[in-house]
Amino acid sequence: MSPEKQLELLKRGAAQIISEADLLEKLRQNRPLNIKLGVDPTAPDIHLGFTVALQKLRQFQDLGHTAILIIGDFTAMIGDPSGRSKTRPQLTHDQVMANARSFRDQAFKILDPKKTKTVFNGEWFELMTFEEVIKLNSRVTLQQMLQREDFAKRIANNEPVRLHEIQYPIIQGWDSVKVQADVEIGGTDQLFNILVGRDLQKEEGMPQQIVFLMPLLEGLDGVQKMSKSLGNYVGVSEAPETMFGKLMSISDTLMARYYLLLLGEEMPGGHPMEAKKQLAFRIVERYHSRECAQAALNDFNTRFSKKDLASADLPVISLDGLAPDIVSVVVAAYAQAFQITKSRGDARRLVEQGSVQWAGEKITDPKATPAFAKGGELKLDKTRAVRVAG
RNA sequence: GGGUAGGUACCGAAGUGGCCAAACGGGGUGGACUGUAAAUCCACUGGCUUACGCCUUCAAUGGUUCGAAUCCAUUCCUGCCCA
Repeated sequence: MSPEKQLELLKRGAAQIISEADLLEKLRQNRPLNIKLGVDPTAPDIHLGFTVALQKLRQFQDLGHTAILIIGDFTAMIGDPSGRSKTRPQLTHDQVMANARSFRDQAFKILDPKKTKTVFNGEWFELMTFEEVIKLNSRVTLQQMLQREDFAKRIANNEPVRLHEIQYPIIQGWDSVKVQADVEIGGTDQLFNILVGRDLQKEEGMPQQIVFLMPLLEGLDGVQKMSKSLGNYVGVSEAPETMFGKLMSISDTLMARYYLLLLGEEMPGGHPMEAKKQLAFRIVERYHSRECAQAALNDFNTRFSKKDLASADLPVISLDGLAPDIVSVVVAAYAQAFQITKSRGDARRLVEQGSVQWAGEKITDPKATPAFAKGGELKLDKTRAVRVAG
């Protein structure tokens, strides 16, 4: 494919490219470019937000370029305590490696393994001497670092910024030098870090990498960016029904964003709910299978559109050894079926407020001891219901 | 090192001896209405309890007091100013 055509394709969905002219120049060299994407294996799950960048990387692969997936095992072990006083738990090397493995498996749902080089940045950072670290630091000024928005903001808010945090851009930048990146992909929040990579490459007398920024995907709340810690994410390895359900709960405005960023197309007209089912279907299909997507859609229709719990496929709980009152059963249901710890107070509240239904009937008396017939359905809250073993 | 301001529940933030499990706002959850949408309205939001109430909490420890988030001492942590 001609360089111009490639650029045309790659530009689609990108938030910012620095610069297009330079990228075109590289594409014209007619060789596989090194496309870098850094990941931080602090959590083992990939969510849809990260797939935006991964999909772009895949596109580069399809055009014949080489994906370089950098696993930040070194940085993950240091632990980044950004975000006020909360110190992130420092991970052991074993945890990081386990996360990295699971990360790679998930990433390969999108990437082409044959055209992907995975590298760990511990490979070079663990070998650096303190002298080399100091030298590396001497190339960047404090003022440059402080220009970064989140540092500036934290300083303005009188929040601490620790010295090692301002090394992150340098660390990430040095990765670019080590892997000889031609292009680095990242979210728009990565602009600064990627630019540092350019600076360091220039100092090393290397060609500078292209900054390739993808928009940040908002999480399920529609406001903040999708992240694990905010709990507003959809993981690519979540169960089909969960994934489908989460996607169905998003707002219409957010749906338009998801169409654009995840499917790369405009939201179709017609009833918004149909469009949303389409979206949920296609995403489940992408990460599971067509059959799973169909099953999730059917399940959704049964449970929510037709409100027919009786024929829905629900997790099964056992009542053995439980007190017969509704509160105890609800607590046990959350624990057994969803691994959620509910206090008895919470469970009682759900009952009193009319959320809990047994066999289609609301039960609002916390002392109630309905006869739990085997095979019956117990609705817990908006999205969760269970079936009694039998 | 010196000075100074602080550390309250998921977050922000009031409270400065009893009326404090702790105002208010955000967030979250449930209900009504819906399309598991948005908007709106209502309720709930430390644990145990049907309830009376009991228990654990306001950085930590120790103390004063009939009684402490509030007063005192020590310690830990953070910001700001000076060096």
